[in-house]
Amino acid sequence: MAQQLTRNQSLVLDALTHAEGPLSAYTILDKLRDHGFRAPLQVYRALDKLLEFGMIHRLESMNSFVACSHPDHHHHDHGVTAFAICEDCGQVTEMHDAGIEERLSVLAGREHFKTEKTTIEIRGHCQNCTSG
Amino acid sequence: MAQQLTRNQSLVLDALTHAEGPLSAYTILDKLRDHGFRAPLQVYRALDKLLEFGMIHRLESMNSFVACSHPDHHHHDHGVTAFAICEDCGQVTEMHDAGIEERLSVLAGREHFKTEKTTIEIRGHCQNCTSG
DNA sequence: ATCAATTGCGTTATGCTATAACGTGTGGCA
DNA sequence: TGCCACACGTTATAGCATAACGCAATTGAT
Repeated sequence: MAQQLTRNQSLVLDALTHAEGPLSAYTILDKLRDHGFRAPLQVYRALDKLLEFGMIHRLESMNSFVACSHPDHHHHDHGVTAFAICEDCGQVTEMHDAGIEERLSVLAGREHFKTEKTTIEIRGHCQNCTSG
Repeated sequence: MAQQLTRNQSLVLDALTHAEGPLSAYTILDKLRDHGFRAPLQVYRALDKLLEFGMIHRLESMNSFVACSHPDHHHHDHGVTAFAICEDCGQVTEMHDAGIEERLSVLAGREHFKTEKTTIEIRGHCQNCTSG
């Protein structure tokens, strides 16, 4: 069941998995130069596939990428994802909530809008950075 | 009460108000060349102010901007905004829903996360483009 | 009135993000 | 064997955003 990844895809996924927070494509490129990466497209192509497989997420509000925090059940098993992004430490928390999905579904339905992909990103400050 | 805009800010706001859909900063620049605009910063500086005034919104998922559809009550009077973005015709619908705000508030609270700004963008197909 | 602080403006240069377009190599398979 | 699909590598280019500089106009306190 687990998707068989190519070498480039594995390298990019590893970089994201081991990172503290989200990484931009060019940051990934720099991290992988020692492994033979030389051009942005090598990263973007791998990212596209990993997104397709549901193994990583793209954070639209900061043009960067994170490994999915539910590595067990890939493939878009989980519905809408909301991200809490700390502007101080960069930490990203992945959240799921049926209530939100329900409300979004109602909103879209009211407009007769056919949803393909939903982005929810909350910018703010995480517990650690607030308590200090 | 209405914010007094500078010439550049007015021009940018007009461009967005009269546009069919969202515009990128560089598209705005091109539209305003006849009015003396020559550099991206002229656009970005105006956009920053208009965002600050709550007169326009930034669509993170497409790096572009739209005029707020509630021009009456500026200044962030309305809470969280969700955008339905049609991938066929580019039309953007602005939506508000207390239920979503409530759920997001609960989610954030559960993580002890202090929310500064929330982005909700739904990509898909609008009624017109679906029915055809 | 004047000085200082703020704000907007214009320009040049630069950096970051993403994709187009081309060709190569490999593995599966009729 | 010939075809197809796919991943890959490379070069070039397009699209998005900001840094850093200096000037001009405004405000507002003294």
